[in-house]
Amino acid sequence: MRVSRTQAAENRQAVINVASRLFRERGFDGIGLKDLMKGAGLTQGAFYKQFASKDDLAAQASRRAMESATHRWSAATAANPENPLDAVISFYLSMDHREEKMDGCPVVALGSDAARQGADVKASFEAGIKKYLEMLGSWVGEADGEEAGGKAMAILSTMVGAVLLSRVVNDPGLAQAFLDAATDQVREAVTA
Amino acid sequence: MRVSRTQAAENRQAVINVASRLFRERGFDGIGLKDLMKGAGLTQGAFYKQFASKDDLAAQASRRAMESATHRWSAATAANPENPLDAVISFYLSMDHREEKMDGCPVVALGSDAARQGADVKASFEAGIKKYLEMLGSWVGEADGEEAGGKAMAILSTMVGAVLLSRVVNDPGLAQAFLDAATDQVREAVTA
DNA sequence: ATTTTTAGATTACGTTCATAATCTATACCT
DNA sequence: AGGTATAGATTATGAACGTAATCTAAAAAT
Repeated sequence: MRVSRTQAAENRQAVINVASRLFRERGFDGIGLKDLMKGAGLTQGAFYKQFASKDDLAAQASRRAMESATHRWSAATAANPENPLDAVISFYLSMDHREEKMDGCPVVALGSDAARQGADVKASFEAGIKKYLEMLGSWVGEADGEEAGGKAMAILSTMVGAVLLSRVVNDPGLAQAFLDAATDQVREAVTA
Repeated sequence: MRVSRTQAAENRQAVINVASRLFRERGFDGIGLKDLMKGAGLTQGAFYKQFASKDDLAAQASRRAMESATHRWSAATAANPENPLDAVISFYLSMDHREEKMDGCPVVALGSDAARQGADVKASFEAGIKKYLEMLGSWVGEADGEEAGGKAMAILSTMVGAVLLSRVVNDPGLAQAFLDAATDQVREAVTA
């Protein structure tokens, strides 16, 4: 049955939100359209009225996931404006974040998958990554421009790599050690 | 038709080798057993005579992939024993490595996927990662034990994260910038 | 008020998936 | 030499996949 324009728009957003979480939890290939739509309270038949293809949804869900991630960074820094970098790394480089695949950083949860996707998915990631870099760059050192940009990229690389590695190993102690080592390294890099 | 014991063993190794490359290129869920076996010159019917399940192969292929990666690190350092760390980062943090998904570092190519896999796959990765850390630890600073361990973990995190980020973005210039920034950061970290 | 449009449900398509039973030829064992 | 075990090919299974046509009821346009 038909549904109002605004209801349809809400449903569309619900699908994107659900997909942004389920893709992170199971991978782009790890969940089908049927379960994706069911997660939003709809059937798979409604899918192609809203999206051109699964790849199309993947690109939109990736964008949404990155937006929610950068929003989380903003929220953390708003709660501790004195030291925004510390606010971010204290949750990003934590065991909680390691466990929290569905709501955690999309680059960690889907980076390897995204590298195999098309340009649209990568563009979604790229936009979010640039936002990460903007924020990091504004907190790092006094130098603007290229220097701050490089430092920000190095710090982001360390953070992403540490959480990824912490998730790939079984040993929780080793996982914690990766997060701790990255925390130290980031703190040193910012004062250098 | 039956085949000699040694031939069967060779076939088994061929399947693992092919899988270690195709999984990296397409992801664990991105390639089916039929194509996997065809890559080794066999049919899918032969699969369950050699492996218990796809997960079983994933664990063995992951181990093989990590072995081939650590072997590559060894080869690079053997070619430049004066500065083994430089030898490694000059290929690891390169655009060539960014492009070379099938033969590149399994942590980058499959890390997000591996985080969703069972304990066996993770154990394969963990073993390879420990080998990485051993090598890095032996090259880093003079301090042994905990300090070198932490430095090695931070460096590995930066390297893995940088290549992952370089693959996720479309812009080759940004990709290169991530690799360059990580190179600088690693060089600084090792002298600190 | 009538007509037209359309979001979502139902159903269907053809393919691919992981897993498995059966068959066959030959390597291995006695 | 004769019998048995088995690697791989062939074929089958039932489910899940992405995509799409059809149907239906209600929203939007006239």
